Amino acid sequence: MNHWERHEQMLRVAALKGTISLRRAMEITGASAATIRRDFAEMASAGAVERIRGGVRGVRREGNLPFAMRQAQHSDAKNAIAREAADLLRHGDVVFVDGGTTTFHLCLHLPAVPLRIITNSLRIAAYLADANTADNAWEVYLTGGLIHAEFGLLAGPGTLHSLDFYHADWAFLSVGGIGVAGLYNTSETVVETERKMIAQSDRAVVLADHSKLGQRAMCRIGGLGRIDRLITDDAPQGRDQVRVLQKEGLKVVAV
Amino acid sequence: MNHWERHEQMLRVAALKGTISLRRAMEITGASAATIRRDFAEMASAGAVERIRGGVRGVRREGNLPFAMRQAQHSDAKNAIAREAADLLRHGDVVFVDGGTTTFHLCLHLPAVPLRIITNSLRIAAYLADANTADNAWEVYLTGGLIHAEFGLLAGPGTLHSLDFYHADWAFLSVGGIGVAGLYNTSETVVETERKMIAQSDRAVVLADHSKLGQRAMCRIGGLGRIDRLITDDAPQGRDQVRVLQKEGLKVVAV
DNA sequence: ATTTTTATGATTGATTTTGATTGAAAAGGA
DNA sequence: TCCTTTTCAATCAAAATCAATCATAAAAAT
Repeated sequence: MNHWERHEQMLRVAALKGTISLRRAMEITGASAATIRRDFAEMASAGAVERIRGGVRGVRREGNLPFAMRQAQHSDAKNAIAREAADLLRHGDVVFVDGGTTTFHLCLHLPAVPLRIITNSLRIAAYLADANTADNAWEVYLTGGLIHAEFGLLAGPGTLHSLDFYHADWAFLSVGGIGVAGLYNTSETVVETERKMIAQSDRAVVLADHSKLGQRAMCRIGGLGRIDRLITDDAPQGRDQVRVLQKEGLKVVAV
Repeated sequence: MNHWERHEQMLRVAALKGTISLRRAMEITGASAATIRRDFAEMASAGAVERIRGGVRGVRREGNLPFAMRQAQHSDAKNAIAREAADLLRHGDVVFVDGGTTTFHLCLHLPAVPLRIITNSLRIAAYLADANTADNAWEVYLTGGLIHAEFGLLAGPGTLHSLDFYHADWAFLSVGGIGVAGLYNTSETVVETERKMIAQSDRAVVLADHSKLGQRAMCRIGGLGRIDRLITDDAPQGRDQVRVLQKEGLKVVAV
């Protein structure tokens, strides 16, 4: 693990927990105490954290949390995408919603018709269960599995087993990258979840803003064959990739 | 556990229960009395708590508590029961925790040893995932299923299917009633979940304060045969029932 | 291929924090 | 009231943490 990977990891924990201790940083990065101390000093002088004895404290700043931050980025595009996706839904549909920022936006735009929503995202579940008070239009289901608190979602074998129990009309996925080679995401366990959602649904819809087009990530979810459509935003930087994907036979909606 | 982690833990308990004793703080943090006293002095001079003999009193400030914790405040009986239950747990144990207020208290007293906790309670999951600060001692698993937002828990066929995937050393249950006729609870779906937890664990432990003794509710969970022990509080009103249950062969711990 | 630069890990001594011990003060019971 | 028990604050030795330094390994430049 190198310099910036360590910083990223440590800042992630610091943002989540408020602080990170030297010992904990050594555990998660595998680096020596001396190195961690230098990292702490760097991050502190960059103003990202505040040095305290035994570790560092995350600087409390608005939009500092990773999730909130990413949610703010491209949020106009994400909202447009989410609205377009929500338009697909009809009375009584059963929907898988993958954990992610774009899919979270989808939940903000869900139509007020009876829906069954199955998600592995704790944030989405919490939001929907809360937003759902009045007319009980939505039934919200959570998959089981191990809680990954830093990402706010469930993943792993328990999650896959849980998904086996369900079949949906739609699967809405947010991915790390999409191109002619297929769909990609960053985490092994998350990729497995998404694969299962695709397999267990009639139609899979990928939600991805233009920054994801043509990108790859560590893990491949699968090819484009089982994907019903891609919903993305209509940005100049993405148009080439959109054409390529359309030529490949994928239905692309650019909003 | 270092300086700020101790403070965080202690303030959490102080906010929840109103006070925290020196002894209890020593148990939670593993630090010596001298250190805890210094911590108390610091927190007091920072205005976070008020010093009282034998411990500190939390400064009452509304709205600084998560919803899940507010409901669980101030119940000596439940806390004593929870502490007794927590004492059963050993390094590496796998534990089912049923959703309920008494079982929520159990989670406040979990020992700082590696545990795997499987719960159908969203509140417990949220609390544990958040409280799991320093050493990642606990892996928290959630069952799947339909969200019952008003109770903050998951239930139904999806939950049962999810539970099929797991087997635990312990199941901790909070029930609506317990008597010679067996265990009772109010909701059909919850009862099914509890039945499954009993079936899928080596030992089932019932947590119930004296008000539940001899009571019944709409749904019967099952007989006492599969129950390893009952932990209850030692109130005069409950002693008759305790004797009856003991005569029936049930191990009863009254604290 | 060799040198230079950079990043890392180990070592050192100074500093801070912690844990045990002590005697004094406070609380509780006979 | 007196005595016992518990709690408290102060003190000191031990342990943990820190910043600085040095040596080594990897990466980059020559």
